[in-house]
Amino acid sequence: MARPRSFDRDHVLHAAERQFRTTGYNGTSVDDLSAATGLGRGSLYAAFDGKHGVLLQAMTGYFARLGQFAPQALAGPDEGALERLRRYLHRAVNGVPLADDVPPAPDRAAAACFAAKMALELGASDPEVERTAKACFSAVATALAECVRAAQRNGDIAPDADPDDLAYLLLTIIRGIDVVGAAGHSPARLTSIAESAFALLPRPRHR
Amino acid sequence: MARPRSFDRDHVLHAAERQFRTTGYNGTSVDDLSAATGLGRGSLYAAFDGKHGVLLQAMTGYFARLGQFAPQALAGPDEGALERLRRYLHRAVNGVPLADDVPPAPDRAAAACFAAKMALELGASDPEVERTAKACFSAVATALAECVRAAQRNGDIAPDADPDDLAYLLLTIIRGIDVVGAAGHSPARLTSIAESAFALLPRPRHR
DNA sequence: AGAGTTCTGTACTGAGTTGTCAACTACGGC
DNA sequence: GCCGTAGTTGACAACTCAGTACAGAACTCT
Repeated sequence: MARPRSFDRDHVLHAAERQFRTTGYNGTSVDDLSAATGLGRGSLYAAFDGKHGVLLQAMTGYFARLGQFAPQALAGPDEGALERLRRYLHRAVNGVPLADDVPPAPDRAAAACFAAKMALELGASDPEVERTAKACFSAVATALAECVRAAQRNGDIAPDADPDDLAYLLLTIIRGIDVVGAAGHSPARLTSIAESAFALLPRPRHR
Repeated sequence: MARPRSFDRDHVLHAAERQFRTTGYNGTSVDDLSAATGLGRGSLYAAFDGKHGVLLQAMTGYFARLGQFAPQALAGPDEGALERLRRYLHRAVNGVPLADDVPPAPDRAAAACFAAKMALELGASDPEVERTAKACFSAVATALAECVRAAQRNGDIAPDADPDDLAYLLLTIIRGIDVVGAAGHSPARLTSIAESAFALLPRPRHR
């Protein structure tokens, strides 16, 4: 018995995420957010509790998407596990897309992982941001570890390698590619890094 | 025949760097800089051309320190090259120190590489920052590659590995450790990542 | 010791920022 | 068709910020 919302919550959070990823948190004003989302100032405060609220909810949405995407991209039959790891590594070269159907931003610094950007910018001064970012990373690491185990079952990765350690190393490399890319290194260089990382995965002895 | 400066330029730039690394560029006001450096507003503008000038010169100083430190930490006799690589990897766990004699900031997000933080925050919107960050990374990669070559000469790394590719991979891992650390993962986790990375270096066949 | 030049710090300005508020609008039940 | 509820809007006030200008202080060379 009241007026319904005239905007789509997820659509607004996507637009906000894109803005935050492009100009950073402190580099984004509420007016910028308002322009990016099409919502008025008041609505932003009423629905999301202002700039900081928008950030937290956008990050939560990002976490939810990641928690769905990573396992989906990495799960599957044991035979394809190694190839899925390779593809996931190479996916980092082009950055983390905003949504499944939206290509990553053209400029590389804005294409970096949302959680990583915010963690590095707001870091210790914002425990909630830090916690969400950590959760994002853990989710990806878990999915990677599962895929490593699958590859081990298929005999593509050395059985004595610790899947969790390897997963965190892969996560680190992926996030590192983001950073090196943001500093302006060429896609060719990033591809070469991803390829080197893949080549170094511990294979079973001989064949 | 005029009044000399009453401050030490490098000291001021160090203080500014610490401030930028702690609160980010857009999160730092000129007043913050003034308080951190002890300089008045006027002096900051006269000597460094304002906030942006301070940033660029602080980054240049960082680059100079890195260009000196990395080769120094990685150069040496061929026998110790592999161990030097191991140490350099593990150094990333505690973050990048502000100066040789100053320990890294206690909070992990502020301990991350200055160039990486600024590149990710200002990224594409500031070509000069991007260029300096890229230069920092290239300098480290070059030093790493030299050390890899030394390790190869000593038979500790597979001779068919491309030293440049390996160097960039190591750089990526080091920067990735920064990011994973900034998200709040424990030093133990970071150490484990560094150890895994080292263990995966391509060794010569057999022994 | 004096004069000139450079450094230093504070006060000021205009632009931009955040968070709030009151009026307005639209929709669903009665 | 009216009314209450909740969403929306634009404007407003307080504040912060970057950058400038000016006046005073300090030092060196003569």
